[in-house]
Amino acid sequence: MARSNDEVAALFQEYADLISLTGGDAFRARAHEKAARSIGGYHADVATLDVQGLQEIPDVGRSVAEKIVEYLRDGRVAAVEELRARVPPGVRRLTAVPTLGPRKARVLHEELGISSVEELADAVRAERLRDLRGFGPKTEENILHGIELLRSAGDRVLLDVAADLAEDIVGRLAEVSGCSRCACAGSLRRVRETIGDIDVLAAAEDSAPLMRAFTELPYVTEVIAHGTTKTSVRTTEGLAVDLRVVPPESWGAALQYFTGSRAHNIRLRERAVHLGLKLSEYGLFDAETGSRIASRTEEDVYAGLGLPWIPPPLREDRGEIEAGLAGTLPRPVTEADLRGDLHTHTDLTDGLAPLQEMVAAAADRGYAYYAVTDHGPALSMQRMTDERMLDQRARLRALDGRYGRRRGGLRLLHGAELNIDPDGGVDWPEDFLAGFDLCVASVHSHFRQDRAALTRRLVRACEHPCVDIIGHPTTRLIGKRPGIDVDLDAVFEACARTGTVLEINARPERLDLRDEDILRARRYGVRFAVNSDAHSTRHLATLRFGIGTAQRGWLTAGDVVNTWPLTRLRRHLARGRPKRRPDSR
DNA sequence: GCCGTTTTCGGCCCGACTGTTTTCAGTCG
Repeated sequence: MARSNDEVAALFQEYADLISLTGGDAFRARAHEKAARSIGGYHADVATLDVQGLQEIPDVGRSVAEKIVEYLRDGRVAAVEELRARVPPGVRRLTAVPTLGPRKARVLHEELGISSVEELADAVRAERLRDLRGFGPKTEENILHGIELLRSAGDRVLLDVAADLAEDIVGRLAEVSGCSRCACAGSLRRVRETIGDIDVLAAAEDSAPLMRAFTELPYVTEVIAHGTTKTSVRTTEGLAVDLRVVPPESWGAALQYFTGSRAHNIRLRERAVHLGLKLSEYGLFDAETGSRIASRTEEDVYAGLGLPWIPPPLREDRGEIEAGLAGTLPRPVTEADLRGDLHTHTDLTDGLAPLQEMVAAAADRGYAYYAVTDHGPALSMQRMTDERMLDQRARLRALDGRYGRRRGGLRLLHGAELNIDPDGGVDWPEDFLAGFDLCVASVHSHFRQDRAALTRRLVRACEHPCVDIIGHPTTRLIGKRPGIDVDLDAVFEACARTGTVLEINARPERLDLRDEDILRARRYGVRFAVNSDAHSTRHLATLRFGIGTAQRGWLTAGDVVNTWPLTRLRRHLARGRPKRRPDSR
């Protein structure tokens, strides 16, 4: 379940929103927002800190520290409750509609009494927004479009939210007496990018103790269905969770069945029928005699169908069964294959942790190498200068090889995340860029250029001799912003031609490239990098979601450059680059 | 509400874009 830090961060983010929505001081709102972000990214658990220790967290002063203590002690904060009483929860939800911020939401609530997304949609259609100052026909259009985007995300949650909850549930249920196995199945096990409901599977002779423990979980708010083989609940976050309990001898068949996907299972059952067998969640049986052929492990079930075990992220009926039969199933890249992270930030730009903390955390993860890639000066929200970047490089060189248990220590690469401007140009002239070990280049604005312009823009970036990796290539934000309208095939072709690597950005709200695009890109012979884009030490671990996405794209370790040894990686980065000038560090 | 080689008050990232205005407010990154 969420750490105290995440809970507290969510609380202050809500408080900040409520301050804005009630017309409070904008700087006060911003201060709480900064505190929330800082707390969320802080390495130590706030529950272990006192008021003084809490104030060590950047952007946390006396007032916030005391509120944290109040929250951890009472489970509530009076100041937050006071504002909650004034703003219906639906009003806060309005700001989730893209292009609708706190000021407009406040006007809608105060002038028209709108307090939910549904009421907003009705009001727009009834043309009730027309008379409001600052609301024109284009605003109406944007709001309707935003609502549509919001709805297309549905009630699904991002992977990290679902994974945290599911792992907590599995951990607790595994402790229940009589439970022999427990694991999550469903789309979470297949690492789909969003999760609609969580499927948990357990094996036990007697299901009653598990079902009881499940309904008594602290964050369960509603029991939707309660039986001996299946129980469904809803959690405080509105997520539906199903628990199914099967006899231990059916474990493998049940895990296979409940992992899906539906399309994959249909294909398997068809194959079973073809072989004179019958496949269900209880096992693989002889269709005539009904005798059990396999059910204890997934491997047994697949073997009974003449197939190798298929990794869950591949189970989408996208050719995995044919590949399994032909013996050409790829061995997907795993987290253990990764030797480093090639896109990360520090507090030099918009990261939360100083260089040394990020490096130490990377070393703890056992990496062989690690790249620091803060933003260049083109992003106006940053304050980057040549001097600050070179100073960071000197500090990074001093830390090179000094961390980690590996021989030679953790090797550090100095990089930058460049901004791809509307014409496809990037920050800094070539001679300055040549001083970096690697450059990530990404689109951060002007998302609405037409397809031709966007395609030219990305292809030009690929062709730049110093651009090694295209960061979050489509810039989509799941449920918030669609990807840019770009001819990806042209980009893939350019990447393959120039050796430019495509990023699989592992942040749960991005997962960019996404699996379908990866499947296409790999046909062009493109290489990939699975990167965390970490802005705090805690983000480093999100790499697992990027790996899941890479697996869904059928990538092997060889396709992913940050599984390569450093010498091979360096050789690849050096291709086509201008020679460094002798004076560049 | 936080912070400090502008330090206990007076700033707070800031520029681009969009849409609604006719000089600016809101949103976003």
